[in-house]
Amino acid sequence: MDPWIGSQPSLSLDLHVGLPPLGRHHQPKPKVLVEENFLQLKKEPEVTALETELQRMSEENRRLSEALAAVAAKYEELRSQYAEMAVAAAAGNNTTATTNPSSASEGGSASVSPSRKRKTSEEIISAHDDAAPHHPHPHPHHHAQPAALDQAECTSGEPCKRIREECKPKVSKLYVHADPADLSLVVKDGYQWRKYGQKVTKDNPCPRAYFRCSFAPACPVKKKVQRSADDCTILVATYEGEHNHGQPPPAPSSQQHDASKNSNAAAAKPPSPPRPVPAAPAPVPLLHHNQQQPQPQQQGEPVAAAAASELIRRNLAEQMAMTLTRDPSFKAALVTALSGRILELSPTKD
DNA sequence: CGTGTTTGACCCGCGC
DNA sequence: GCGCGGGTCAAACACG
Repeated sequence: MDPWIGSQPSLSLDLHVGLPPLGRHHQPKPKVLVEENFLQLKKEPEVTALETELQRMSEENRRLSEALAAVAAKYEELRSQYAEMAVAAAAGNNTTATTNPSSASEGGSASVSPSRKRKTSEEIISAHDDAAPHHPHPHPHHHAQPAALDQAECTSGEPCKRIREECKPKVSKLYVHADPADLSLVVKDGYQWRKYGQKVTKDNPCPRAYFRCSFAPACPVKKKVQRSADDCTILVATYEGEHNHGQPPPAPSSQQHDASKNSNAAAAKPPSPPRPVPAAPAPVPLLHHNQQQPQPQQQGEPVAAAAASELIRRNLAEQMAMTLTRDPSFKAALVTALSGRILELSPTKD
């Protein structure tokens, strides 16, 4: 901070932003408070101008405070809304589970039938016969799932292929530097993943691991992790879809340790039932190459999907604002900026 | 015993 | 139609 600032009498007008003076008490000069009688005694034009400026800044300060309060309130409101949405989504999925248990674990993300594996042709036929009357809408409350749409469209005779292309989930890639000695395919991104498969692909000798988000039961997000064919120290994580929940709170280090000890490809287990609201900023991907494809997210409810996306963005922004307002150093910086602005605009500056 | 990982088998889309 | 290859399933297994 500019030492000159602290020595300026004009700055003695406390802005009352809730921060102790930053080392101003060390100043040898005594504080000169601007008082009413002082202003009355020296009603010079510059004093008047200063007074006006002070009032303006005070007003601005008040507005900023109000804005911050509004942001905080909005954040809380959205947080509760988000919690409700998560609960509703979980409830919707649970009701599905009662009618079609095996599809619950799928999260609606994949299958045409509850049990794809070892499905006989008879089962296929019966499944098709049963499909319409039994589960006309596998996920009534949830954002429409691509697979559900596929199924619906396929049974109605539409070309599944095109729909599937249109309903492709958002895909993004994350490159993470990893220890080559560490054979695990763990990418710590703040979410909890459950590995459901591993495969050696043709173009890469390193196996590819398949993960599903295990934080929320109905979360459609999938992740593929594979070492780069060129550089084995680089882990390439490919994310498909969008989380329908907030980021889980960062797990305690002991948990992380246990999990990684438990399995080389395991993500941390949730210490408690999942909370839908992010309690703290989660780790942010290092290199995130978003290749979001221009696709209507879910054709059933495009508006709702867009709104959800917008909600996520707003939530993020407000979370940032909240974090900033809670940060004393940010307040200090704000005070500094405001003070500097006052002095800049002050005509008495000499 | 519950939960998560491993891994071989299966499904299915795509190119020929 | 056939084969290939990526993606997924689910039984077996491991671990706390």
